[in-house]
Amino acid sequence: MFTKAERTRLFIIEKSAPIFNTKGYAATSMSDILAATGLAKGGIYGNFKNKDEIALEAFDYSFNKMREALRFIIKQQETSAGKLNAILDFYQDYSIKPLITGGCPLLNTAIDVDDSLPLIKEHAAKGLREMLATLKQIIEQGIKYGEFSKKLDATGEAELFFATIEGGLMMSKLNDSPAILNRLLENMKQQIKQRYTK
Amino acid sequence: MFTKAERTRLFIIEKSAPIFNTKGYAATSMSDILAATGLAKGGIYGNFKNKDEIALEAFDYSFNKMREALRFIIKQQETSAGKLNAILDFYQDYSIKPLITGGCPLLNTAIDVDDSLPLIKEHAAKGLREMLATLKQIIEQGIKYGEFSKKLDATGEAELFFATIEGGLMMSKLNDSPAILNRLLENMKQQIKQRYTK
DNA sequence: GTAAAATTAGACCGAACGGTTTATATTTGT
DNA sequence: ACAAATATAAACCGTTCGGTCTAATTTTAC
Repeated sequence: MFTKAERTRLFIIEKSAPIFNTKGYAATSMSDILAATGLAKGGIYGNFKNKDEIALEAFDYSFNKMREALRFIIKQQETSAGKLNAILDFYQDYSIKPLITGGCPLLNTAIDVDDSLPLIKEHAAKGLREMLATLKQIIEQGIKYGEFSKKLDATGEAELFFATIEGGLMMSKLNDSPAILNRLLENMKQQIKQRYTK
Repeated sequence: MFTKAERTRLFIIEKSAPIFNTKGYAATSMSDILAATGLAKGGIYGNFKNKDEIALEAFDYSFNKMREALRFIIKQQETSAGKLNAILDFYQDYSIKPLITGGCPLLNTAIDVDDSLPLIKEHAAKGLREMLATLKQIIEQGIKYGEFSKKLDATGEAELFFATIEGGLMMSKLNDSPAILNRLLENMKQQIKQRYTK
């Protein structure tokens, strides 16, 4: 069972995460968080020591939600190609239908935080490493079991895979249209079918 | 000849652009700009009506600098493959040696501005369209003159090309290492050599 | 039921925010 | 040389910022 304080903490994070993910750290004010939660200042500051702590936990919350969603769809597939395609499907229309309002927390945080928020940046960097490691492992499995070519560079392909998604997200968001992202996802699928296997 | 006011405007933009590109719109304060320029408030507000106007012109300045740098290196090359490779070379180590301090203004602005700064967003969106159009045209030329395969989808490849660069920039910046970006650039070069021609 | 925990409401703090004004001084261009 | 343009210095404006505090109230957990 959760204590009241724990429940309130989670509630605050749930309400804050989409705001930070949309507006960024500097543009998100405590009064935004008060309004979104409907709590009084005491209710917030009784559970968090400051804005930084909320922002950090909000990132962790958002990233964790992404991680779990991806983990779920990955384990549904048996083959490596199946897993990669499922990930690409996950990002279909993501720029207009994101899991967390505001888009990809990793991309947003990477650009939002400069070196003035080193802790949040480190959490995001760790998230990126984890993401790339997961993709790499899927590709290595594919190579190991003869699904993909032995010549394939797992590290490089994982990086290309994720760069394409994140770059596509940025472009589609800026362009207010999921078309670019969706074309890129389709392009990647073709490459998995053709380039990965030969 | 430039009037004094015009020179001062340019001076203010030159000093402000790297700050906006590093910290983002909300985190950049007028006092940051005062400090960077060494001017008094009157010197700033006599030349710009508000912070928004400076931010907008700072983006235009930064993007224009990128545009001209790329235009220069593109026209140095005769072949389409040469042009694309030259662009990739331009981004080598870009995460640690950017043309404008803070990284790619297009990427930074796309993520920094939500819908609360529609004018800046529109300028960035226009910049993106221009960038993609340039890449598309290079690829189409390559197809036209038999350098690249007729099966190549110029629009899709232009998008993939730029998504890779921008995604790579984000990852390298977050990871405090140009390695990921540089590997992606090398990967793209290989793809141009192999996939574009067959 | 009751003591402890949590939350409210709002006053309050100093600092920083973007921006204006004014009177003075300096540059500029001719 | 001189008038116009430009910039300084600093006071000032109202607002918002993140954050603290207190006294009263509500909710929780046993």
